[in-house]
Amino acid sequence: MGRRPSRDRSTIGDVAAQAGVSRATVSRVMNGLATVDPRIAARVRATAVELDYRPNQVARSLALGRTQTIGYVVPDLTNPSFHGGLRGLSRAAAGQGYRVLVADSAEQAEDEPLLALETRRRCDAVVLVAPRMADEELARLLPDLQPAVLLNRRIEGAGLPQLDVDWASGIRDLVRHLTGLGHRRIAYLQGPVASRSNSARERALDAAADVEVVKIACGAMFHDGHAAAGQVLDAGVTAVVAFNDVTALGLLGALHELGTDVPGELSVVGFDDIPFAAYTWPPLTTAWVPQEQMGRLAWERLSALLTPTDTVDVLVPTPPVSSGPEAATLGDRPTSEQVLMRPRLVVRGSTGRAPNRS
Amino acid sequence: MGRRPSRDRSTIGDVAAQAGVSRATVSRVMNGLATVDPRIAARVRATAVELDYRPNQVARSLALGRTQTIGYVVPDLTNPSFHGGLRGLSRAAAGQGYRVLVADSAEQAEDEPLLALETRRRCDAVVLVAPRMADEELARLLPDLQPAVLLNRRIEGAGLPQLDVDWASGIRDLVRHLTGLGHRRIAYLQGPVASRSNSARERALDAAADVEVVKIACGAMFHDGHAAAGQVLDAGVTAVVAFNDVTALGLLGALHELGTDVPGELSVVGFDDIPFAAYTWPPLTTAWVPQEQMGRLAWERLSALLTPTDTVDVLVPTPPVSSGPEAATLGDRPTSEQVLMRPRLVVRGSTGRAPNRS
DNA sequence: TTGTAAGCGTTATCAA
DNA sequence: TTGATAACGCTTACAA
Repeated sequence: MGRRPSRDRSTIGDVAAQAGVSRATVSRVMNGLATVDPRIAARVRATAVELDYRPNQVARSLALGRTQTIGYVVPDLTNPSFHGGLRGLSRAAAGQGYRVLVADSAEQAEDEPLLALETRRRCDAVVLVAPRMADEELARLLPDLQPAVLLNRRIEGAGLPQLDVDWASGIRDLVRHLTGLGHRRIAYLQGPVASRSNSARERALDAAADVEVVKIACGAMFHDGHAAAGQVLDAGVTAVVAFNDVTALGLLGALHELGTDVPGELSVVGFDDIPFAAYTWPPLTTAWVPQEQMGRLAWERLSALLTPTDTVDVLVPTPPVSSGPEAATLGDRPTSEQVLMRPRLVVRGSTGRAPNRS
Repeated sequence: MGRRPSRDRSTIGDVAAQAGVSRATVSRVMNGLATVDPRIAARVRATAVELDYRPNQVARSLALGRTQTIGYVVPDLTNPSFHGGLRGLSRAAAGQGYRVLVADSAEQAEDEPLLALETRRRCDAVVLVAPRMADEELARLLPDLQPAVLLNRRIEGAGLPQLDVDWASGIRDLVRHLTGLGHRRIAYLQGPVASRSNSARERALDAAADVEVVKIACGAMFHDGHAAAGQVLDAGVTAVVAFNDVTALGLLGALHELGTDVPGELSVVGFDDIPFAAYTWPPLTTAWVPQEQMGRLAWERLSALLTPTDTVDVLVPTPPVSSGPEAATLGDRPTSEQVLMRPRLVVRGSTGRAPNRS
């Protein structure tokens, strides 16, 4: 009587025996296959309820050859800039009965490859966010991860979809905004040294005209931005481009403590447009990145890879880069395309005209 | 009959054949069992590398009867207050080879039970964070979820570990801090109506002496706090207790926009002590909640439940129940104990003496 | 020390 | 429409 302890749940065999049918029939009923006599189906369903039967997902996965789970591997789930992608991915995947298994390497870049591999072995596919992994390591890893999508980064010759942000475009917009306000000497708070998107930002800054850029070593966390305030003030600049919103807000906090007027004395911009950026004081000028849309897109690519429409997935070389309005599709081979998402400048209160310096 | 996964991974059988041994031996080698001839072991390992063999985790899980995965079910991963628990849980679980599968119900409270069940079926256990689920529904759900741990909430008569926060104690500390500063009429920004921890906070406020409390309907997100600013100013109070840090910061943003001086005209406190809270202007006075420690604790309880009872005493001694300033234990049965974590008042710049009102 | 074989709980093929 | 039965890939008594 009563429910069986969870240690030994009833199996499809129990239901079959109790209902006086075969396991195959129970399976058909549970999966809604129409080829079952309605009266038998009803009886099976009743017994299933009676025995509190739930199909074992692991056994199911083994038999089906798929887990209905996809992995999202991320360096730090705490970072708000990764939330959008996860959200978009989860929502889209849920629509087709897929779950997302989040794996967080807790910023231990060195065990990211292993983490990704392990995650992959439990899932049907993987979305990899690995901003700091070395190119060679990434290239070595990716073949073993497929089907997979690379998010927020791209790499040449890795036959898989890559959804990247046009970091340079975002930086250019921000810098243009600042130069338009008369800023001629600005500081850049560098992200983690190994970060590819930081390199992309720096290259864009190096190419910027009409403005002198002072680079300051920083990081990706609140306290990094906070700690950089002194150097920023010493740099004799009128504006700061922070690696991302988080460091921008850390900096903003420190500037308040030091009594610096933002944007009166110093303008500050971030990158990402995390939700909080709109609620700080002053609200943060930044570059919005369509992460949620990218998460959705990641699912679409994955979904295509998981659906055995055509079996000829030979590794194809990555096509050349081009550009476009919001999203530009590069190349024509669906299994290895690069998509570049362009950020959008969001002007808020943390930027203003450059002060007159005497 | 199951079919081979899309990628033709080599199986244990392939390795066995190629190495000229049985699958059992390969299994033993892969699991580091010492009872294998070193030379054979070496040969097997070489073949495994050669064939690029990786054990199929799903098959392994089925055979072992465990997935080495535990689920973390949260209403909204975007909310920073859930990050600490996840972090503590992941770190602790990783130490014993367990992964955490995060499932986010995206605030759709109505499908939380189903989500939790589905997650549980893919995992060996579950940590449930469900602040808004009705008691009856929760009571109905929990038996089917075991082994499980309830986080940030407790419920009577549910034979499982419950790690809760002493919300009332946190509120009392905050209120005492405010009354100590001369505040006699304060506003409370209510959390989601269904939230149990909101009810706990309200009860503590109702019981507070020396202070009049004006309750204002709000929510749990930035924009909720932001939108409540008007009502707060109309309420004729000198201080505000927000449901959590997120709403407190939303409110702070709005107050800045409206030119209200914090804490000169109005003091503001939050709850949780999310990382942001230290970097706003003014930095937020709040009640720190030891979420990371709670995550670790959740793992310890789960770990005990997952380890066969008879070996627990020998192999994994259950950590002594902590009591005292930080944690107080209610109840005595190890599988159903309630642990209450006490928040700690963190005084920062957002609170000050009540203004003189004439 | 190694191998044989029986599971683990499903699904899918194929014959009845 | 239904039921045997053979997978799925791995682990683990039990034998040898």
